[in-house]
Amino acid sequence: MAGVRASFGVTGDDAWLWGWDATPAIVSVHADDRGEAHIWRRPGGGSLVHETARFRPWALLATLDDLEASGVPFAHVDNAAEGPPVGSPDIAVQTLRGPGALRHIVSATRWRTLEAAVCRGASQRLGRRLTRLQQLPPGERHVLPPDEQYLVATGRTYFRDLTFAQLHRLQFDLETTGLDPTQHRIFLIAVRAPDGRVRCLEATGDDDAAEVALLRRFVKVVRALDPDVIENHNLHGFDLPFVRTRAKRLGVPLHLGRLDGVPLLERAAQRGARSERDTERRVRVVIPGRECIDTLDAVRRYDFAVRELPGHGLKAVARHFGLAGPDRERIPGDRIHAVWRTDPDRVRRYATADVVEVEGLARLLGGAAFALARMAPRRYERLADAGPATGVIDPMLVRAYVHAGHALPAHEEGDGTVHVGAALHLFTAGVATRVVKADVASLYPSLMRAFRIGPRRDALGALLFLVDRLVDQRLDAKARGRAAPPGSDERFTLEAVSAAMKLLVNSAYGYLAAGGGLTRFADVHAANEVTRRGRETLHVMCRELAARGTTLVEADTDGVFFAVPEHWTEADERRVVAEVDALLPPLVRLEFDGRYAAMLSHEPKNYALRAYDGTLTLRGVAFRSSRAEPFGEQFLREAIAHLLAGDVAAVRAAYLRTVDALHAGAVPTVHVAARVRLRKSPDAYARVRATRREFPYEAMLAAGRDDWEAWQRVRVYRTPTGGAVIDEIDGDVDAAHDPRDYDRAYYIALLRRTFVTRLARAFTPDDFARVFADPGQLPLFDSDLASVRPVATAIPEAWAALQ
DNA sequence: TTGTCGCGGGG
DNA sequence: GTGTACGCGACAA
Repeated sequence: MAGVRASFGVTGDDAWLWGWDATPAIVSVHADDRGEAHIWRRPGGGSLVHETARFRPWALLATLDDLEASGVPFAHVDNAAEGPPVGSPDIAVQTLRGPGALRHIVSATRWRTLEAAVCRGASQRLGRRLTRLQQLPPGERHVLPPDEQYLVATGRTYFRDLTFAQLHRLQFDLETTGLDPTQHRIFLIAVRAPDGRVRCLEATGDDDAAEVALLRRFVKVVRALDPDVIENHNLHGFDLPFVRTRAKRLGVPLHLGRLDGVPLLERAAQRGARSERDTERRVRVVIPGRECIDTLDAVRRYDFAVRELPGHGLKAVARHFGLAGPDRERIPGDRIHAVWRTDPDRVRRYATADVVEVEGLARLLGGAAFALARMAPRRYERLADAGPATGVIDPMLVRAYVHAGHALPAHEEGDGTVHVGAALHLFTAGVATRVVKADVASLYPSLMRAFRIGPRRDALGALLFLVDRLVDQRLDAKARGRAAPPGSDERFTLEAVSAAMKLLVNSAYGYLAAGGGLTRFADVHAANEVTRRGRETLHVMCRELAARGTTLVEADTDGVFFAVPEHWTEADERRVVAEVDALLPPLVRLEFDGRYAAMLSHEPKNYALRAYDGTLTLRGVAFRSSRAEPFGEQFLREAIAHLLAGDVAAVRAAYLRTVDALHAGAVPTVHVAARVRLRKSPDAYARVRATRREFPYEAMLAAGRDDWEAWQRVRVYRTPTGGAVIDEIDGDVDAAHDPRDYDRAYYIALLRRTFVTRLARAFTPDDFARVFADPGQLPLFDSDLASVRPVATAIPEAWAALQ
């Protein structure tokens, strides 16, 4: 199944990583059941080239019994991609080497031919009528979508020799009268052209005719600009399904793609919108010839690793990354249409900001998917929303096996062995000073490489091979990226490649551990061996660090926090890390990751760090949570800063100040309010109100508001008589609205109950009671606090386990 | 109370 | 035409 074999730079085993066909600058692929592939290329970033090619649709089968039983003739060949010799039957079979169950590549001129033949035989064998190959038992077939059949068979990938900047990318954003395309209309579409120009297409009225005209213009504009990529935030969850439904209802043909006469198509996608036909199915819209990229996917993929975004909405993310200008127009979602009627310019500015920010966001976070598309045999848009293990590594392994002429194992359920994860130890709770963090970068892939732990059924050793190559090539890409001029295309590309490779390397273990037969080569025993070695490594790190005079605080998976003696210098700290590093297996490198003046260790994975320059870092749900009332978070930050600076009197002062401020109503209203999302409509809540009252809705009603929309986000807070509400615009509130009518006693109690308690580990029970005694209680003098010192408490079980 | 499901986003 | 996780709230049992 070699297809066009390499006669160019990419040869040999690198084919497993990069494919083997050097065709440059593919920007989109569309293939169909009839064996026709359309390839759009943009060589050198210049003008677009549209090529068509024939390919033989193919599938992997475990048995030829069905084909034989069907009576349909077929020929054995050496290469199913090339097909049978002249005069032979249309159906060709290439039999693969090795122990895997899926050992026959069956191909034909058209998909229907091979599907019909196999299904005829299989229907007899299984005693039920089969019409689709997918109806065969899962272990007996592997069927790819046509685009992927084409890419695997040819060894082609997207974007060879092309930079991200050379892609023609268009962003569009709908403004609608509401969220439901069966009830609401589109009245404006902002379009940002690949050259950066933005225009707003607008409906000239609020009837069908005006919307029809708008949709027609939109189609015309997109076709004229002819972008390779279409981007927006929640493109697949909102804009594309919305525009499709509107077009259907209004009878407007939506020929947005590059193939004349081919309308929008669908593909199954776990995170797609519900299909209109079958609400069980989730689908995403496909525009043949263009790649539809949703920046929400990129944001989720980013935050999955980093966990620092306040939310995943466009406005919040754009602000977080500094993509939003200071005068960014903001309008609450449910007011956009009303504003449009009175101040259309405002809506134009708003929509324009949206597409401009989406462009920036796509560039900022889209590099990894772009680079993945150069490696894996899938469409760019699919790689942008795929999970790295099942969505990227698995297809690469399938391509490697097929290319090597090796049979693939079928998916296999585990044998019931449970997967055991990483180690997590809390050695010390409370306040520690002179703290060092040391960790092993990429612990699991390093262990896989060091001890050659790979899937048992991976006869070719392809996964370990890929990890080895990815680690090497990533180091190379990183180094070259650093050498490239800042801001250059080359640097962007190399950094993107490096990011993509890191993603893959770190997913290799997840690939092994994926349960329930998720990945083809999943192997719980191998995964357990990786985590066992990981726990062992962590144990060695802890034991050896402790043996060198440090005090362990917390150890988690691949990293350790430990405190060092008073007189140690940074050089001493680095020395012990290096000493322990020398005891670890080859390829497993313990690195010095940071040093801190003090640490509050609350619970596993919940701690605060004070750097030597005073910078405070809070980690874990105990210290940061989107739902927490801001006054409480502010108090915690302040109190912990003083605590870690060793100033207990200031901790008490912060407490007293907060209590006083609440008592006097000096805390701004918005600082006591919690963010909530109203999911129930007023009617829906009215129906359940008798049986169960929920505070946010009660607050709305108490405020005399019974007209909210489901999904609306508001801030709510307690008043002495019930609740009250503050409106939110893209995560912000109107600062001028500040009635200070909150229930002061309630919030003082809340301060104690949920925030002060998070400092309990820092003191002995007596001292804790002293530091946080009620202001109105016994008079308390500074001298009472002078003797109070933050404490650290050893957790005996954790230390005992070290032996 | 406990377990399961679905959400996160878009106007 | 498969398949991310994590924490949380809603709902059913």
